[in-house]
Amino acid sequence: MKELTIQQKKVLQCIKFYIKKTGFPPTRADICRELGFKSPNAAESHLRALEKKGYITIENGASRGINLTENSAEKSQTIPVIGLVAAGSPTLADENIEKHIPYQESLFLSEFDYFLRVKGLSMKDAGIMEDDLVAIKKTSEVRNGDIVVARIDDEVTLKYFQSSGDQIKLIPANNDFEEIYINKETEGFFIEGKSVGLVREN
Amino acid sequence: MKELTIQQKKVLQCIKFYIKKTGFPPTRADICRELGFKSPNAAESHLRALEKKGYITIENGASRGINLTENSAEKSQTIPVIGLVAAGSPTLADENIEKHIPYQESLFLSEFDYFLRVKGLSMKDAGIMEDDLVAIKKTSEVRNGDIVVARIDDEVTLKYFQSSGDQIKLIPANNDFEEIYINKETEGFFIEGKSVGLVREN
DNA sequence: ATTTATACTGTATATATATTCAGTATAATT
DNA sequence: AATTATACTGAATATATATACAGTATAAAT
Repeated sequence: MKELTIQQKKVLQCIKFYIKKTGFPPTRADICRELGFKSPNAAESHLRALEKKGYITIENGASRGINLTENSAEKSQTIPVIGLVAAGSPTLADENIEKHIPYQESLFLSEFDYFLRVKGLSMKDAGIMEDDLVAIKKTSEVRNGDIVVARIDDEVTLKYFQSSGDQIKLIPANNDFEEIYINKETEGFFIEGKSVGLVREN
Repeated sequence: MKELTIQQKKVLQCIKFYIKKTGFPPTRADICRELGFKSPNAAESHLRALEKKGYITIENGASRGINLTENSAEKSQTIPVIGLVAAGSPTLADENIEKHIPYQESLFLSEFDYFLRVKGLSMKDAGIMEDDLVAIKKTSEVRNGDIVVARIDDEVTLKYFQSSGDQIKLIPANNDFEEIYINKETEGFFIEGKSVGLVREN
């Protein structure tokens, strides 16, 4: 699979987003509107580059005749799987995405945004094991007892959330690990989201 | 959800098929070609009927502006969820089926037949908690270390499998529970299947 | 009895859309 | 040094497409 340029990636993302939003692919004009191009030929030439590199096919003459190929997929809704790496936040940036897996609407009771691949056993007693996929909903609205994805500077961690007054405790579900205390002086602390489900492949 | 007429069903199927095949929705002319209509207005009026009944939305003025609504989305295969009850085997008999949930082809690496709703904490240390759904593949071919669904008379249990010579051990993943020993004299023993995955809804 | 829904044919047309052509400019490759 | 790829603007146009309008006919609902 040939590498894409930054602009080509943007166009591909734009197509995926448009399909997700509307159910059908964008026109050249739609792409221009979304990405700020002033000429339809800007979109056209990017599309032809994406076609040449095998990320899409284009049915000539057909309106909106763009078809995402298997490897660029996302035809049916898919959910990204993101590795829980110590350095680097679990954003949806391409370089952090391990793979995509098909998403089933009603698999969990709550909507979610991505799967987090668990590393380590800090939540063992909560039944969350190494390599499990935890379904994460991106939100900062969390309650005591929720299992949250917290970021402290560049470190990302999965822990129980417990706040009382000004202090927040991040509690592991494993006696071998220490609790983490957060207060208003702590810098670079951020709640990425919370766990709403779990999938284990074995 | 309002009932569809036979023709409307055909048109809806046609749209789904077209999207699956090409990646984008059909035009009025495409529908006519597929279904043998001679006037684009035939397709148009069916589309408006489908819109009115809530199966699709139509973006006015846009080419191929058809979007399947959630409830018209392809009913994917469903998998039964079976309660792990002490008395009664986890067969696929209707009375044992708790509910059906949508099945995703590649959710797990291996095929499976049903989800078993876990009761109790006998497999706690394997990260299998109360109310988890364990994906079970029906088979009697199991290996040492597999997590199996075993039946002893009317009792069904989820345990690690360990065989050596004539003897089989069913080992819990929780010190509060006892190992179960099976030998050739044991009657009513049967391996229902083995765990190939896990889903937790919370 | 009248309206509304279904189920089309057939024609017409405004406009939505793909696509080509003519440029400009920079960076990478051969 | 010449070619190719990237990254666009801007204008032009053939045609793909949605959609309205005029009919015909049957069945269902009010």
